[in-house]
Amino acid sequence: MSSNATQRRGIPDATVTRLPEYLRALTALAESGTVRVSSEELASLVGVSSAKLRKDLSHLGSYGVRGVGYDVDHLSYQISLALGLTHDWAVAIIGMGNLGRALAAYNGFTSRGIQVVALLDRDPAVLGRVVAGLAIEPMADLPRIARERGVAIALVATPARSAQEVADAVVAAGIGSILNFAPTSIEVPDGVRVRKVDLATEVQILAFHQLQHDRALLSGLRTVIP
Amino acid sequence: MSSNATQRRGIPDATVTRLPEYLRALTALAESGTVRVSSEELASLVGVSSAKLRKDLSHLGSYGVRGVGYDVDHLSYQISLALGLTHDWAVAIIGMGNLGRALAAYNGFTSRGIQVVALLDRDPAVLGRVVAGLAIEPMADLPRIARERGVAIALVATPARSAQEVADAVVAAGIGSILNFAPTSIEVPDGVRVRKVDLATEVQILAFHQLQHDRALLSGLRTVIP
DNA sequence: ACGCCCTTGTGAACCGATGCACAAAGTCAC
DNA sequence: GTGACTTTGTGCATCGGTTCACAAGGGCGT
Repeated sequence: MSSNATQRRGIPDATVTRLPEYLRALTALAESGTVRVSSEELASLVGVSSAKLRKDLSHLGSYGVRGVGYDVDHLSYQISLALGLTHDWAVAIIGMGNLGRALAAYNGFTSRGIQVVALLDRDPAVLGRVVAGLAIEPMADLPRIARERGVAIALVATPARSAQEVADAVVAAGIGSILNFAPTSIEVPDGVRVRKVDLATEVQILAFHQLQHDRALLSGLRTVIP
Repeated sequence: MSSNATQRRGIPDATVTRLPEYLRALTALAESGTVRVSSEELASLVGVSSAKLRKDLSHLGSYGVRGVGYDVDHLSYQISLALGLTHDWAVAIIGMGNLGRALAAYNGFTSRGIQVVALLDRDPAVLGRVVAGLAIEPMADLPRIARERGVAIALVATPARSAQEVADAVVAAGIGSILNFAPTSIEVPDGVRVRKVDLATEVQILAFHQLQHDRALLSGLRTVIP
């Protein structure tokens, strides 16, 4: 193990959620031919404070040069390394409704470390249909598919009522991480990671803040016109 | 203003993000005919600790009964009230690619306080096409549409390169909140609310945690077999 | 009518994340 | 080779959120 920060046990969660954002911004910079970037520039590009950015990066190691900034390529590589994106992750998408098909066709995945290797659905009527170059396969084949193609992450895009059952099948197939798009929470054993993306929830949170804003305006008026 | 908690200024952000989850669980309970629920039951249903749940609810007021629990309908109503979901919010979806169409067809929205009232795209080739019962309209009409239909929230589902331009148009049309699905961060003036949903980022975060898990297993083996 | 029992609501300690401000460190010009 | 300048990396203070543990409070059985 090296000096002080090469791969310190435990990058804070809040930092981990921001690293992909930094990585994306860096990728865009690299594409535009930029070679070096300061914490100030990169931070404003992703919309965080430069102090936060520097502290985040300090958890991976000391890859900047004082008085100069960061080398775009090198920093990209180090973040990719920390996130484990130097090799591709095989993901399976389960549930081929509107959302599942959109996910299958989403090309933000292919760009960085993520490869969709299987599409599955429970409905026999859609089996064999090809979406984004992959044929839809039956749920019964999940264990074999997971094993043969090294699937580590499953995207669950089923209706709420089947999400738990699908999650159980995913766990039984030995897949260790689930990204749950179904509008329900799922139970998994210890040692299985779950994240949740809920579209309606996001809009509702936004509605709340919009309402607060509207109310603040209104009460502002009231104080002016008593 | 009433006693101590009716509508205290400032429900913590972390609480606001969880309220929609509670609301969904309560709705499911109500549908199954449940009348009363304890903090313990509800908490395990959404996967949080009961203490956190109670503290969250305490920010809205005192709607539980000690020794008994919460009335499902009444609590649902109070959360809806706090979130501003007692009336519907009109949302517009911009960008009718795979994701935009999936969002338009998503029926998790209609259920609770959210109504999709417009679909827009910049591409003249898709204008007029009907998706989920709504015709796709041109971006030029956004100001009129926003005004006439009271759009308060826009869902931006365009490619990254057009997201900023679309966001500017959204702000110019007087829409106060944006849910950004494009894989880029956008700049908006003060007083406009933005939330971001990034699918690739979510998978990358999951990949990181999966990697940590794998590494932990591996080093566990090493300590056993030196 | 009384007291037991159960669950809420919350004060206080704890923990992690954020923001501030500056010393450390390296570059570049001369 | 030296000094001035720039930007990083980080110690410290602060803030918000979570957890713990229990007193307050209401229902229900007797």
